Amino acid sequence: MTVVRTRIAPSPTGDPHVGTAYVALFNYCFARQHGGQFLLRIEDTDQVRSTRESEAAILRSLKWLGLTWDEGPDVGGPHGPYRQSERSAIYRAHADALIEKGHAFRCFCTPQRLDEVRKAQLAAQQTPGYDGHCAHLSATESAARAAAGETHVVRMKVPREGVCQIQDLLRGPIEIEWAQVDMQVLLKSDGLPTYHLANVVDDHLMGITHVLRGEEWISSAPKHLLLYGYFGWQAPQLCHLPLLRNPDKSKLSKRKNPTSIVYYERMGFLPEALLNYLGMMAWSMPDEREKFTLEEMVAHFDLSRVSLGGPVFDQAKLSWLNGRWIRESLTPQQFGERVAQWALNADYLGRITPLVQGRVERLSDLGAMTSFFFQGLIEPNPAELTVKGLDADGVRRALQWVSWRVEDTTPFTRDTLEPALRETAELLGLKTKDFLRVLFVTFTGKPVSTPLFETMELLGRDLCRARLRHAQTLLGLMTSKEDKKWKAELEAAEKALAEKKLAAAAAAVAPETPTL
RNA sequence: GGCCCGUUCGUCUAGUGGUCAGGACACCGGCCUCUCACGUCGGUAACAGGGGUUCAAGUCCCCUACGGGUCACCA
Repeated sequence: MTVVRTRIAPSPTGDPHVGTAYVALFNYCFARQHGGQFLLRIEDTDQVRSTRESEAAILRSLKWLGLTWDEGPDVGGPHGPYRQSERSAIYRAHADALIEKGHAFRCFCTPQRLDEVRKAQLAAQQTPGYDGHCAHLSATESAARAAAGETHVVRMKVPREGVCQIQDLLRGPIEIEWAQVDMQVLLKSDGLPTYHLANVVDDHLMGITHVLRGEEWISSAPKHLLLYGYFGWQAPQLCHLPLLRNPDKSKLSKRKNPTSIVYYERMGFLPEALLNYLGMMAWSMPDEREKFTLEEMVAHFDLSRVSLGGPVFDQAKLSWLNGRWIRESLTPQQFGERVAQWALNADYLGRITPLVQGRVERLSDLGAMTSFFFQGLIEPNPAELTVKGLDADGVRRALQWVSWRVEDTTPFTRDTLEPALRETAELLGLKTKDFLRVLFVTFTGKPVSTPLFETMELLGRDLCRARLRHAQTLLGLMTSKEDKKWKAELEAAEKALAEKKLAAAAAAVAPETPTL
């Protein structure tokens, strides 16, 4: 019997997500329990969205949780490189092999044509999908056009009839008609593979035997199985785990729930408690005990104990569990050490004290003046969440504009935040001072405190996001109608501001022109 | 909308044909106690609905409803 090998394959396109940790945990436990290996691979084939910062943050967060891998971009291994952006040649060769065998073809269609086709299909109430336009180009024409440098993608061929049967470790057989499967792009016009190609090639080359992944992948499983078949490889066992959910049951998302592992770290959750909580999402110990370590989970892990209903990620129960870990598993000394590690450390304190030195009269003023640096969510007085010159809805809209800025401002530093938020004030047609006041209240709970931009940087994006969202909740969360409306209004304001600046620049130049 | 997956207390779950449907979080009440928290005792609360199969269905099958996912040159 071959050794079990599993993997987690995060895409470095954002904050470290608890869902990634959840899937990683199950893959880790499954591999360990069978005496196998668990590896980490970075799926950074999306050149536009992938960043090294995100990759580093994801590795850091998974390690913080106590998850380790036998092979990965940081530790190496015999099947590297473990970063897909460094494996382009491999995918290209495999795509070529598929073209040669007639399982894939070059597609020279323009995005515009694809768009038109899709619209027509939608109008005719058909399932949108590639119409096969380039599938029957002759090999010589295809090769010639590619050689001439014409931009193209590579698509896989898909049977038009019959059904694909997927054997899911948890769900048994799942049948999907081939007619439902699109002729997926395998190689993008930038020469990099899509997930579907890269994932299959790498899982095979890296000897992955079992793929435990989110339920969201079920519908694309036929493509993957088909590719394994085209290559003549044995496919790994597939197992689709239920998705973590928001309280409203939708797929866990940043918009509705904190999803970043860093948020939980900054909120003061213990890594062992968070990991423990993720372990009780869709899974339970045979004896139903709720508190358990990673080692205990590995020892008792059993895929058949995974339940299929999507579990709601419940902050309240996580907090309760975290409390248990704090009071049951830490000595007083260890507790002190954890607190120090968390925020009472020289680094954090050393960045805070300079902000208050000029504002204190006695050292004892420190506590009250900096309390919000050591809190999770704060309770601002709703009566203070106002802006001079704006009505209630105006404030709500302003906070939402800020929320978009908080997401878009990268890196999240004093120097990037200041211009971004000053501009937001300008877009709102407000005096910076009047506008910023509500942000002081939002982030620190008080209308006056340490300098806003430095404070935001120190709190970090995750805590700022949470406090902002909390303030928005107090005032009434944005409706989806408002979402669209406010977004459009923001774009209009940005456009107007850009034009105004352009005009001002032109006016500044104009006087130079001779008036003879 | 097409296709696919799912459905036990509000939430996380136990349950694999015979249980008074159990536990936990949250909530409510009692006790403990210098306050609070912890702890402890107790309470409210669920098999989505309808058909089958069976001596017997939360457990098996079908239909309906509801929820979710997916339909990209993103993963």
